[in-house]
Amino acid sequence: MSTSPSTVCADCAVRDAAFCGALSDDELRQLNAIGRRRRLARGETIEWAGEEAVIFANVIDGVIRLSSTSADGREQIVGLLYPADPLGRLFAVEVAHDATALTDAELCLFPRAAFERLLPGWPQLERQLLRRTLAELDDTRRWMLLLGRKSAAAKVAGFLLQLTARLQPVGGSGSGGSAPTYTLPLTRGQIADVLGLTIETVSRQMTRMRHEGVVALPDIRSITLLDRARLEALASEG
Amino acid sequence: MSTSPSTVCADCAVRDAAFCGALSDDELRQLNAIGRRRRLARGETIEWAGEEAVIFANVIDGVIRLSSTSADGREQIVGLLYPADPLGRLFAVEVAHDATALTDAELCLFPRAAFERLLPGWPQLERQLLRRTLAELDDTRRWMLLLGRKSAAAKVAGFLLQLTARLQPVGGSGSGGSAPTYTLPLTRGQIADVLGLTIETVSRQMTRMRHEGVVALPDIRSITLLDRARLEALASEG
DNA sequence: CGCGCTTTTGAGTGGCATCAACGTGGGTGG
DNA sequence: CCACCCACGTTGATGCCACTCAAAAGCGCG
Repeated sequence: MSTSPSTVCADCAVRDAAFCGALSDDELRQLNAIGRRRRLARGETIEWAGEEAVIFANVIDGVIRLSSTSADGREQIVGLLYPADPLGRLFAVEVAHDATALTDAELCLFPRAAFERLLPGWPQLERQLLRRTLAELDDTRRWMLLLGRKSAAAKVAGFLLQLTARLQPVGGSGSGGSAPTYTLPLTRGQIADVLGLTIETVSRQMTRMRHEGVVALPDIRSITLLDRARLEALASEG
Repeated sequence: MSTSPSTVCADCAVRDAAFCGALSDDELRQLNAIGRRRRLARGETIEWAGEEAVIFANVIDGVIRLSSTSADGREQIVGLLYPADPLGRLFAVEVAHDATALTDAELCLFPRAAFERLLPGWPQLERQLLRRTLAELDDTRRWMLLLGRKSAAAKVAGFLLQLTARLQPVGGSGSGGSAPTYTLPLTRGQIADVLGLTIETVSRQMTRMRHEGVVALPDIRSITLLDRARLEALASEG
């Protein structure tokens, strides 16, 4: 509350990776004047597809799901946002996808209009936004490669690899030499929505990988990668 | 050759839609000093995944395919570029995907390094690039929705709708009141690569749609949309 | 005309969806 | 504390759809 803006940003976990990383202290102060932190509870939705686009934000902590609901009511996930990813669509009048927190999350939130008014004077900021957007485009295309894979095993294995690449392993850095453990932010059903499979198929593939010693499932929302090489082999075949 | 740069741009078919649309005549002259037109024959590849990223370009005419070749040699298409779309990855050292012309094509080509050196002074240009990149991200996510669909019929129908939305109908504007005809830039096999299906399945779905009167296939590389409503229904079910 | 490439069509098989039943853990109210 | 519910996950049986293999037809080309 009474902390100065620059202090807030100095404490920010994604300070260097996010689009605001290139700004000076003075610029950060101006940006903070229009922004604020916001916590989201797991399951909370911050944007609905079709409504007016009023916000722009930085993900600081947690995982956000971007999804589309088709005419027949089925839900399809089109992207996941991790810490340091931008959330919201600049220059668009309408929100393209629902945005829902999969875990408890924290955002650095700006009114879109105010943010866009600020933009013209700050080429540094625009540059960083461009970089982040290009990176997100790459991510999205990598994800498309997953969906094109034919076997369910390859899809699930590939998904686990991509997810764990952006998640922090739990249990600290000391023990995790060769078998990192992650907390899955998605349920089996949500993984199924991502991959265009059914819950049952995802469940079967994961138990199969467990039986084969590729992964361990210490509890229902955790996964340990025991044999990354075999997982990569599974992901690239079929 | 002897035409002035601004004349070249004045003739450009994508002048208003592309990222260079916002530039002044003087700026265009500078941009043209480092750029040039380049024609591609159908099938020609201009960038290979993994090599150093040396170019940045604007698609002026034709359709460009972005694809990835997986370890086992199978090819997967991750995007199509149409006139006014940017080609090439700024700020990256390495090309992410193969880029191949599906039709005879024309590009407005820049050396990436020179283009990036120009960028800092031109916030207008950066702004436009950001807009185009955001639009491309939206396109890519829309495409992901296709791949998530479960039935082959829905995938093929959805693909045809997206493709024809960005293609110009052949045969002029006069006759095309209700049944526009398009030249397909992709073979059945390439459509199969896009959708994660097989050639046979794509072929079967298209003949089925022909029998049902949804489309006509006047020749092997053309398609006429006879009943767009039924096509949309096919695309959204399953 | 013969050759190669793409498309079409056919028959058989396997993988994933579907339907169904059961197990499990967390939350709620008695 | 226990009974109950509900969301989630697992496991099994069955059927359909898309892949696979195979062959033939259409088309461009030397």
